[in-house]
Amino acid sequence: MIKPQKNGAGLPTHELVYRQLRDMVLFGELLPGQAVTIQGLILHLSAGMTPVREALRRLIAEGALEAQGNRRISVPRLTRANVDELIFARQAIDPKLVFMATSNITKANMAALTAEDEALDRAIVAGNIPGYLQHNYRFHTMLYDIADAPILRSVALRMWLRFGPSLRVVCGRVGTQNLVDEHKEVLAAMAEGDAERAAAAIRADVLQGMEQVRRTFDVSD
Amino acid sequence: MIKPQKNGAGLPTHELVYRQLRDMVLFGELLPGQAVTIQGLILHLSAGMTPVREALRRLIAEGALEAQGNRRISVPRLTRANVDELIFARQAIDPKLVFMATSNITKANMAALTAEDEALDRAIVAGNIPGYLQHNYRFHTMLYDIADAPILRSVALRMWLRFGPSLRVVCGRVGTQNLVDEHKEVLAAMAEGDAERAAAAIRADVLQGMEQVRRTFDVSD
DNA sequence: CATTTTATAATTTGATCATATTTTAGGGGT
DNA sequence: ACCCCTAAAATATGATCAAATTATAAAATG
Repeated sequence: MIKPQKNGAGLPTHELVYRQLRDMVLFGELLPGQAVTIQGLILHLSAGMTPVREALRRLIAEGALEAQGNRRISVPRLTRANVDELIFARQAIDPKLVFMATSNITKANMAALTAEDEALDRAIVAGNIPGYLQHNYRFHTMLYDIADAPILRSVALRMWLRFGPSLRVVCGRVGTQNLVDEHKEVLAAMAEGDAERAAAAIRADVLQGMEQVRRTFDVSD
Repeated sequence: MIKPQKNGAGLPTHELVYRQLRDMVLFGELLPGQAVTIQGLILHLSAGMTPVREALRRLIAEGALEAQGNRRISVPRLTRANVDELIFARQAIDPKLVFMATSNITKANMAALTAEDEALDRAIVAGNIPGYLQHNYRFHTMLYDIADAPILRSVALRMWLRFGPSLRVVCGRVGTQNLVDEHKEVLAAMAEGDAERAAAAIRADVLQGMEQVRRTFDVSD
């Protein structure tokens, strides 16, 4: 007699495991270099073997985790060169997505974006690092969704999975007070329908955030 | 007594299954819209269920396959908007990779690139479509490898997985005779160490190839 | 004699398979 | 058209085999 599956939500187990692990990578519960074992996840998430394996293959393909070759899996450690690649890719993709999003903006999603940015501000003054990470992520991914460009969106999301753990480290060092964002300028430009200006503003925001990551590398290494 | 696995090569089964399926997507054995079933692959590749599932999750994460939601998996059908996204992404990424590759060029890999391009030419005059697809892919991926930028490389490879099946369709319609490439110009510029010119040449090549894909869409849809 | 190196055993972890359960699609029947 | 029923395909589990790391002991070197 084998126990049936039937998890709480209507989603398959491999999807649930994927989302939990992805959030752990994005919001800093897993640090760069940390090992991830299949057995550990089976115990910790009380899931079966196959769904855990599927979720891991997916996360490895997305760059959130790394197969070390000897059957071991870990959270990737970014090199200085990797950070440069991420800066280039985000500078190329993010402005395009915001440019496209400006054409599709509605009252409803403009209100949602504003609300998210205000929650972000509150997290900053409160020194709430997980809150900062989550609201910042949500703000950017909402822009990606509005752009309605699934391929470019998937590229941008992959980049977030790559620098997520390092961003957590950066915030831990510099604190939320020293983090600035150009989101107000992005929202103002989008409200006017000025796609060019919105794209330029998000480029500045991306560059500012990524340079912070790069700076942290220069001191540590 | 259960039979052990021990596949021929030293690679795990899920990796072998992944590579076979990836090549089927890239070189046109699977057409856009075609359904892919787990059971079918188990029979066709004589592999177990878990490795097949892992390979599929990976290919879905890479955009080579698509989960339709109702537990079905198929080869994605590109929309006109998707093609525009791919054109933008490749124009942004490929020239950067070639620019970087120019700094790392050696006699050995320059010779390998030239040999690959000559094999490509032979496939064109012979009207050998699978040969054209494979050598063209190899030429570009060699450039990615030389650039030594793993993140940008992974983004570029993902784009190939997206338009692979459609490229196969395009070649079937226009024939290899009408395909042009700017590879000679790329190689000449790289040999001189002129990274700027090499990047411009690859941009022209990418644009030319992608426009062909776009054009085919305009007649069919 | 202490320390490092090497070889071997034990334990942990990963990879694969066979089977049970659940869900979806498709085919009569009303 | 709608609804039940059947068949097939997908999902999830536990068991089993293989491989790798760690721990342990032996040997060699200084």
